[in-house]
Amino acid sequence: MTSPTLSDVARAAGVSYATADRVINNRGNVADKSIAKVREAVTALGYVRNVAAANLSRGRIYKLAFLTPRGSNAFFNRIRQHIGHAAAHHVSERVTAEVIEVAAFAVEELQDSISALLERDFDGVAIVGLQSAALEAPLAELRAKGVAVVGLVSDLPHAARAAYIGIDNIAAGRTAGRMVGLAHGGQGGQVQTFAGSLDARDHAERLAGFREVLTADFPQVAVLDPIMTKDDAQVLRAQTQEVLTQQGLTALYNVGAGNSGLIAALRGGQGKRPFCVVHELVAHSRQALMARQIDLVIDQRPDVEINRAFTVLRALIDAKDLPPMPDLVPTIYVRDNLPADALTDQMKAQDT
Amino acid sequence: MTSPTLSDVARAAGVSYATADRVINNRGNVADKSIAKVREAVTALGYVRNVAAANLSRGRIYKLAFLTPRGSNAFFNRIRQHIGHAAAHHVSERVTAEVIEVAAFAVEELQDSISALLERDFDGVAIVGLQSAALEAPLAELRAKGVAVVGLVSDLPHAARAAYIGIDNIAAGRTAGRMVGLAHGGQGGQVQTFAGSLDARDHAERLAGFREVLTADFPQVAVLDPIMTKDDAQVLRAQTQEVLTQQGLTALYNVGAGNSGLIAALRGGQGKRPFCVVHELVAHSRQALMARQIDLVIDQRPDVEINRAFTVLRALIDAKDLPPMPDLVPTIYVRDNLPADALTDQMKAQDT
DNA sequence: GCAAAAATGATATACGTCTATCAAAAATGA
DNA sequence: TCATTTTTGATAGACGTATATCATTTTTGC
Repeated sequence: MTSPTLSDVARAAGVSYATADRVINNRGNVADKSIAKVREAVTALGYVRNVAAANLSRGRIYKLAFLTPRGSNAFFNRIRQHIGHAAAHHVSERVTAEVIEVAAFAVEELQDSISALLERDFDGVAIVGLQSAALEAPLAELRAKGVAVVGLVSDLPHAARAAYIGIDNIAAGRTAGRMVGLAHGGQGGQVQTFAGSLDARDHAERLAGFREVLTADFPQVAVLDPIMTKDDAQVLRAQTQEVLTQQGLTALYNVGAGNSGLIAALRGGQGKRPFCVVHELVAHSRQALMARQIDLVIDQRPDVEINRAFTVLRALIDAKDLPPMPDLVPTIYVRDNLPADALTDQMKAQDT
Repeated sequence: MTSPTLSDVARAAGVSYATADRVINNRGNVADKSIAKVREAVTALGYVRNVAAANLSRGRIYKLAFLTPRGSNAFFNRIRQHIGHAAAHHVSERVTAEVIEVAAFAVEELQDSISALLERDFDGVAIVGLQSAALEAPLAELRAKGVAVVGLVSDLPHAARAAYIGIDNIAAGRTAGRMVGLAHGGQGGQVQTFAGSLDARDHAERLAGFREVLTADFPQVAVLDPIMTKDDAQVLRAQTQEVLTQQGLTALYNVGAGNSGLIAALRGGQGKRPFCVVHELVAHSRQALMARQIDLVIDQRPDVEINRAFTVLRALIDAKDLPPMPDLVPTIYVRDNLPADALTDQMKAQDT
């Protein structure tokens, strides 16, 4: 019942171990005939290389890097923390992960950080990216060196990365739109939207998806133009307070960050409040959900994404195919299906 | 930069390799003083056992078994298929998984199957279980033999398993209730519920959760007593058709299976239909969502659960702690956040 | 202080792969 | 045919751990 080794394959193929090895690790200088014989034996015996033994022999250590935005944003805190946790549990598989912080949304600094990666010999890099063409050159260099590159949470230029691990933001916006539409129960209404900046691609995409659904399927619900907040909680608070005085407002949707401000404003209000949808489950959005200050959180489950980043990077580095993993989709949280996530609970409610 | 080996630890502790080994693998016959010295050296050097080398040396193969209900139920088909996929991708880590099918909901046969496992030397077993005390004895025997046992999708008696990998069905019902409530947009209404059988613990729990939320938070929405369907699509179809003729019905909720019948009945109807919520995303519920025949699917993501079962079983077998994994929660699907899941698409819409 | 028991050290083999080396055999070219 | 190149075979050491054996040292109980 013990699985066949490369020696077994060699014997079955009628060649020496050395030749079988040459084929398996395509070292060249092998006759086509021998290659064929070995390949046949491999499939006949169902040989699978013992990765443990291989890595042991190679003394391989997977060096990974995660480039994430700096700053005290609750969402990115959550991300960095989870990377640390996950990394700690990967040491036993000889995987090391280093978190490198970069100023948020600063193309130039990100560019520099990517170039700096060239000096360190990482095997794989996950980058919370920006879709700026300026990143293409340094990323191409990195990949030319054989480094596996994936976009995480926020995508990179498509050609510059091997994979994107994150949700489809149009779908996220559509989902929010669907929920807001449903919550009107066939009645009319007005939704006030908020966004950090429409230069941020994900914000624009979410808003577009949101509009799409409401326009098409819930025409009786009007979508007001977004208020720009720079993801600043102060701004959100002030704007929300003002907006709440309006008549006929039935829903609020913030595609960006700064939710602590929005929540603070809602906490102040009395009477029936509009239906509220925000993004990303962090300590304060969770609390607000429990306290019935908001109704819905659309989350991208960054922890799942990070776990996946580890898996995908390893697969890319070893050039093997990916294990079956379900698609990443925007997750809808209400107060009844919240994860008992220790991490989220521990996090202090900092600015978002 | 290379990580310390056990020899390094031994040297640092001032003991022989053999003694260090005795401590690490607690083989006994070691003086407390030596144990302490080795432990110190371990933390001082940050020694982590190289699992690859260890497993290589042991020639360890993890033999896992999955006990799942037999039959052509779409949900369980999906489960079995995913187990196969996942297993194929685990061979390179020397993990084998065997699917053993058992008649659905038959305590006695399940009991026999568990006893039969005793003869085969599995390292770990995941069981789609039943909460019957009759299972306690055979499970206890199994665990006494050192086999790791987890409940999957549907729990086992608590004392009889090391972990339960599945969602909280009360939470699932609450989530459905919340969504139905929200969809009424403050207006009143009547929800017709359907269940396979209230003997099935998960059905009862979902229904209870559903009622809880509507009673507490949406008192203007009345919950009608469940129609029993035996999870039979034929029954569901007939009952749904009848129910649809009633005046004032604003929502339908099926906690169990047999959705293809419910969907068929809805397809026939015209005009405004009630708000419809069902469980488990399979080919036909997905199609119905896309075709706007239903509004919401609450899914437990069995594929995620299965991946987790592999991870948890391995951790249990090796007696190491679990990697950080986000909680399993009931997932809400609308037509806008569906996964592009090849598996689901491929599945033929069979009976559920 | 002596015998018995407990603890330790030294060491060898095995796991399956990678990598390298050197000699031998086969194929190729002129 | 002979020299050259290509292909093959044989083999050995290394990776870090598990496991076993046997001899030696230390501790324990009386």
